[in-house]
Amino acid sequence: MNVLEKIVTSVNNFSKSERKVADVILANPQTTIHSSIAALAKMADVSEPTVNRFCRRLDTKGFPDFKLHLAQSLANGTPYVNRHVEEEDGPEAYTAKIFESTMAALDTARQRVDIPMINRAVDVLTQAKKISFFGLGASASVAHDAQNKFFRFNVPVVCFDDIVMQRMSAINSAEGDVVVCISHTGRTKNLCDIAAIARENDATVIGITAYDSPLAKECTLVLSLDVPEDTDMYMPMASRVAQLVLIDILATGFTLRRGSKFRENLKKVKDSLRGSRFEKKDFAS
Amino acid sequence: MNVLEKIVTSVNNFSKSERKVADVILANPQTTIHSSIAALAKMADVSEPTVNRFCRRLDTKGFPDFKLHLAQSLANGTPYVNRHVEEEDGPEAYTAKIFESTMAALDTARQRVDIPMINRAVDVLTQAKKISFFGLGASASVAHDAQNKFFRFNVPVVCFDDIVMQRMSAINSAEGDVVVCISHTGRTKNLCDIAAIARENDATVIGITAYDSPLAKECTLVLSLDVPEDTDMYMPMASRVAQLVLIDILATGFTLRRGSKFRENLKKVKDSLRGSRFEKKDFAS
DNA sequence: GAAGATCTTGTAATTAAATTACAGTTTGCG
DNA sequence: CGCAAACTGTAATTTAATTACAAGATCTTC
Repeated sequence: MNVLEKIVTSVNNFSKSERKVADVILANPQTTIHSSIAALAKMADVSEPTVNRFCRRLDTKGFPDFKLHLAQSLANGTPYVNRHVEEEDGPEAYTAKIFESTMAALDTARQRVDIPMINRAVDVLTQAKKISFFGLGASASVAHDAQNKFFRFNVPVVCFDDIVMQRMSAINSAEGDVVVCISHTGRTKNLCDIAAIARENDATVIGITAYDSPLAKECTLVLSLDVPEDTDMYMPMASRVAQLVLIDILATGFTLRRGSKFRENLKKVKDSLRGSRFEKKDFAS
Repeated sequence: MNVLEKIVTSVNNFSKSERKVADVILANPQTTIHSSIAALAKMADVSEPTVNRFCRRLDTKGFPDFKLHLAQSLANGTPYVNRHVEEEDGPEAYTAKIFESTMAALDTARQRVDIPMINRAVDVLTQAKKISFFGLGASASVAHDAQNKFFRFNVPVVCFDDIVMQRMSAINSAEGDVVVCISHTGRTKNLCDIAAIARENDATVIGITAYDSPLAKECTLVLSLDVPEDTDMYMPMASRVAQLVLIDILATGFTLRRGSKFRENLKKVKDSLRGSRFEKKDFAS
């Protein structure tokens, strides 16, 4: 774990003097890494050995080692903060902020994602007779993307962003079919219904949605992402990117599971597109 | 600049002994940050002052300061490397790799993105009479997503993933209309045609595509992302995520440009969805 | 509520690490 | 070939960090 986070979480285990040290470090982390133990001790108004003990308590070898860890946390943490776009931001500012907060979201997603669950989802998908991707609104494009990916695997895959079609498809599903329902909040009533119907018809339902949501309750298997979304803008941004990456992961797991022979198929699909494209050499000449 | 990169680039300015030091550090950077100057000097088979001089040459205050910089470079670099998925990777491995390489791609995209061009694109979009998003294959889902976003702004927006519809729409476009063509490679013939047709009909054409591609040539304005794509898998993954983030940026720029009054509209759109959802409180009870 | 025990904190001594000063050696150039 | 500049190492010095120990605070138990 990040040293900075560690300081914050274990603030209760500190003694009075150690807390003084923690406060000073948290207030000026950048200064800390360029200070000597004496300077820091003075700033925190404690003795040098106290600072040293503080470092040891955080499982570092001593002050120099602590500074190293702190420097790494700082390097990692700085570009990852979830910064909000402000009214007066110029193009540089909001561009940087959106990139950074998306990256931050992916980072948290990476840390929180349930890998055994991904593995189970891949299991289920590889054995599916038919795969259906359902999403509404912003999640519809994620469903489309998933269809596009899995279509290349030469497995029966469908995708609907229309409630009626989704409903019909769900009713017609059978054992061995896999239905993937995508919704960030997991509170879209229609999609919950679809999941329930699919399950009643013995399909396996994978939910890419918030853990503990109504939709999650209807699913056989839930892949939760738990990305902190910037709700100020009223648009799902980072969450949907995380969903796409999750689709990438499932697709990758799928190909790996199917083995190398199967992957030749992918190349065939790609080659088949060639006719509709300008070749690189054509264009260069 | 990153210290590690700095070592690599300035390797020619080093003396013989200093190069020995550089080699050892580059070979075991992680070990270096936990070594004393004496240990490192021994490893490189040079004297301690030589190591110190080496550090100074890299614009650091001395060995401890150098270690700090190195630690930061390492922290920044490690999660950002573009790691390829291997045949024998398990779920943890490929999940981590895909997250990391996606983040790495976003990072390069962030660095390379042309901000004045984004600003011009936002200009054009805010003044558009009608906005059309066109994409084919994997880029179609990006176009859908863009439609979903801009639709909330209460501006006329359409999206087609069908060549015929795209063509008709392009033919019917007029001055003041904006057509956004999305393609990672920029070599899809059909889409190039669409761009050309739209331009002939006085529409402004924004290309979200590779700089220097056939499609780019047909556009009024090109937003290039230049994300290094892992072509081994034959699937656009990171590039498409970067495209989505770019859409987010354009949408954000759009709302900011329109001002706060306009943003109340967004809230209205969001509130209108409420009826179709389970409320949080409903579910909790 | 007081005595013992434990935990916390600081002072001073020690040790370890890094830096500087200086001198010997090598290398390049006229 | 010889001078000068740059490179490198040894040894001394300085600086920083750690340890050992003792004094003080806090907590427990009778």
